Amino acid sequence: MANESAAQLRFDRKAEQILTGATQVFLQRGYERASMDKVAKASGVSKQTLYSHFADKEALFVALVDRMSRRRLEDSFGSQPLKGEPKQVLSALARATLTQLSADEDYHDFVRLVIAESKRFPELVEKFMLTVTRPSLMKLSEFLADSPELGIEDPEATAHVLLGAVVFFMLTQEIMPGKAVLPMNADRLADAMVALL
Amino acid sequence: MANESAAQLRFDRKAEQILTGATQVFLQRGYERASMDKVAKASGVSKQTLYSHFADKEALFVALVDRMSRRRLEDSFGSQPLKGEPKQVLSALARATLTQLSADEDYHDFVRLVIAESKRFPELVEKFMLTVTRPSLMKLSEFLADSPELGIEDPEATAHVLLGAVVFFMLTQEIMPGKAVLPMNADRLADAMVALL
DNA sequence: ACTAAGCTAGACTGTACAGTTTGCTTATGC
DNA sequence: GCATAAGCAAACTGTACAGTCTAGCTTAGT
Repeated sequence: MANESAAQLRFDRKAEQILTGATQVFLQRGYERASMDKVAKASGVSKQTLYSHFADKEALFVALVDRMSRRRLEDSFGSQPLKGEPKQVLSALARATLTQLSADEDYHDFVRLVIAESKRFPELVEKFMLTVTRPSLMKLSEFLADSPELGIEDPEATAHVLLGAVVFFMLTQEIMPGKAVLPMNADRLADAMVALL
Repeated sequence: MANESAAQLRFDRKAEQILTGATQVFLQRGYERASMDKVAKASGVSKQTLYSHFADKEALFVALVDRMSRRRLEDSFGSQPLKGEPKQVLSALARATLTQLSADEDYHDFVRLVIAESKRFPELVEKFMLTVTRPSLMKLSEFLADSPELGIEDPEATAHVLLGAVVFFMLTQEIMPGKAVLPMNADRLADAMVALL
């Protein structure tokens, strides 16, 4: 038992090492242009080992997106519940989220990749949405529902509007990226969002 | 001169024919998986002709995105200026836009493609944003600015919020597509948007 | 020390593809 | 009707890549 779990540990570490290297390559180059040779090199592992841990390129990709989604969940929104004066809280949340998302280049690449391959790997989109998008939406929606002084009739739809604004910002400014062409400022956006409430 | 322009016309029609076929293939399969053989077949044209009209795959792709963006501009928002009771107008506009965008599968594929290749072809993103996104944003922003009864302090940022909500809806429901996982209804979204104003 | 499992580098196979070339067939303009 | 340009199908070249295979090395448990 003890040796089995030690071996398992070594195995898992290798898998982790591969995923780390693979993530670099896939985020940088996209699915089609990421070659298994490059992945092997980037993770410091032989091709043989690569294939002994992941059946093929697709399986590696699926595992990779899975891992990234779970990581993202941990980061997003922090885990402490929201409380305080609603507009204050939402303003702070908007600002924090916008700043954090804007800075995280890996995340831009990741979202771009998930969108790009969404048609070929619909099950990945599902995982991503359930793991990353849904919790944010739920948390926001619950907070809006619990803040009757905002007088919001449909908290769920309103959460879509607010999160939509944030995602659109990230999409146009960083992911696509059109900063140069359609500049917008995170603080102005946050103010406009809060002003609407 | 007359013969020159006749020849030019034939040439342009061929180019158009190629672009039509190429669009099908690229939208369906994405850039990397679209092969020039498939494009030739889909447009009913020999490979030779293909290459006599477009220097290489990249040039074809650029021309294709250019064409699609210009087309999209014509459709988007109609061209008549917005007028009437602001909330009424915005509600109708939101509904119309959401319905129209939701139905247009080619457009979803197109947006997915532009996002997917945005890192490799940043100049395309610029063209897309200037041709498609910017006019919508401007029109909306101007209307908000001209509707003082809404009491909007920063019309431009607010336009980002509203368009963001629409784009996020299209992204999550159709482009990615997470309808199954995060269902939202266009009318509810439109109501929530208008309720915020 | 010995052995078994996992590892390594690198060669190899088959396929897909961008772009080119060849040799032949149409249209068009005069 | 004839010359010119455009078009066609199909074969070809070179490259990149997924996935496999070989032969030798490292290391952990005994």
